[in-house]
Amino acid sequence: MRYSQDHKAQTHQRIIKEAAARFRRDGIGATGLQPLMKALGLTHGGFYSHFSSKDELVEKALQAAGEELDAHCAMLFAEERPLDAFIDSYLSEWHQTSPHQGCPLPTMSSELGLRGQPSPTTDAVLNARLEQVQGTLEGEHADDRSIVIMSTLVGALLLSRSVESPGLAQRILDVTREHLKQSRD
Amino acid sequence: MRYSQDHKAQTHQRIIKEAAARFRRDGIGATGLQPLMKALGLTHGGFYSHFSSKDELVEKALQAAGEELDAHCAMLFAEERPLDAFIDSYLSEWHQTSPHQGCPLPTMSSELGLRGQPSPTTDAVLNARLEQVQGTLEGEHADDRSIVIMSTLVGALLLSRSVESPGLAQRILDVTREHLKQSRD
DNA sequence: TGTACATCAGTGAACGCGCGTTCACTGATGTAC
DNA sequence: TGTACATCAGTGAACGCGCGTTCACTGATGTAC
Repeated sequence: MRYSQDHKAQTHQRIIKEAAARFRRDGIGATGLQPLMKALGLTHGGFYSHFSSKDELVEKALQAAGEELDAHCAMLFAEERPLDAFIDSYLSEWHQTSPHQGCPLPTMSSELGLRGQPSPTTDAVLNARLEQVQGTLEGEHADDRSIVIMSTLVGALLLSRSVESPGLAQRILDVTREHLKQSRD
Repeated sequence: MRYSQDHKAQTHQRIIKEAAARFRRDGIGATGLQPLMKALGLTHGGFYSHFSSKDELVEKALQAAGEELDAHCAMLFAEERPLDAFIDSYLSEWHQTSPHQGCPLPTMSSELGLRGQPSPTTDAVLNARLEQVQGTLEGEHADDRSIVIMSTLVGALLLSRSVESPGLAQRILDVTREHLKQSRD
C-alpha cells in the first residue's frame, strides 16, 4: 500500500536509528536485518526499498551515530569547563553501560577496522572530536595532545567494557578520568 | 585411523594456534570452523574430537594469545629500558599491521566484551601487562599510572587500525609513542 | 615373536538454522482527466 | 468534483549459502595374549 508523503522518510530514519543502536550494542556482524525490521514492526523484504545492501545501512548508521555524538558534544563543549565535561561524560558509568547510545569508535569503527573495511566516516567522527578537544587546549602541540587524549578515552572505555571484574572496570574509568583531568594544563 | 602417541596433542595445539591468529585478524564471529580446519589440512568433523564447542576454542585461543604475548613481553621487559621497549613494540608498524600475531585485547577481548561474554582470561592478560608496566614505574601511584598507560596503548592501536587515512593512522602511533615515553618519569 | 582385537583421531555427509537478498504481489494514496 | 489509473512502501515466501554441530564410519596404531 502506498503511504502518505513523508511516511517513507520517517521509516528510513527509524531503520537507521535502530540499526545504529544495534550495531553499537551487538556488533555489526551479529545484527541481522530480519530481527531489526521485525523490531520496527516491519517485514524484512521491505528493507531493500530503503537501502541497496546491509553495507549501505552500516555506513548510514555510522554517520547517524556520529551525528548523535556531535549533538551530545555540542552541549558538553558549551559548558564552562568543556574538556572536563567531555572526559566525565566519555568515562561515565552511563557511557560504559550504554554502548548502543554512545560513541561509535570503540564499537562500530573498531569492528569495521577489524574486518578491513574502514570507512571515511570513522575519520570524520574522530577528527570532529580531535578538533573540539584541541580547541580547549592551551600551550604547544594541542593537536598532538588531543590525539593522546582521544586514544586514552577510547582505550579506557574499551578495556572497561571488556574486563569481567566490575571492580577493575570501574577502576579503569576512575583512574583514567582523574589522570586526564589533572594533566589537562 | 589411529595416530601416533602425541599426534593428537600436536593437532590440538595447531588448531588453537591457527584459531588464535584468525580470531584476532578476522574477528571471532567472522571465523568459521570449516575454513579453519581446512587450512590445517583437516576436515571439520574432527573438530569435536578436540573441543566441545567453538566457545571452548575461543577461550583456549585467547589463553594462547595471552601466552604468546607473555613470551614476547618477557623479552622486552628484560631490556635496559623495558617500558620504552614495550611502548615501541606495542605502537610499532609491525603490531599495527599484524593483529593476528599481536595483543588480543584490542581484538578478541573487545569482541567478547561487545557480545556481553567477557572472559576472566581478558582480566588475566590485562593484569599481567599492568603488573609488568607498574614494575618499571617509579614514584607514587604506579598502579594507577600503569592503567592509564595500558588504556592509552590499546586505544591508540585500535584507532590506528580503524581509521582509513594511512597518514592519520601513523600519526596516532607516533604522537602517542612520544607522549608516553616523555611522561614516563 | 606373532596374531587378534580394541582404540579413537580423523572423515565426510547430513542436520537445522539464520543470514543477506530477490521477487511477484498488494492495496491505500496521489495524480490525471 | 468525481472517477479511473499509476505509483510504490511494504508483504511474505523463497533463494542459495555458510554456520555450528552431529553421527556412522574408517583404518593405522597400540595393546593383550
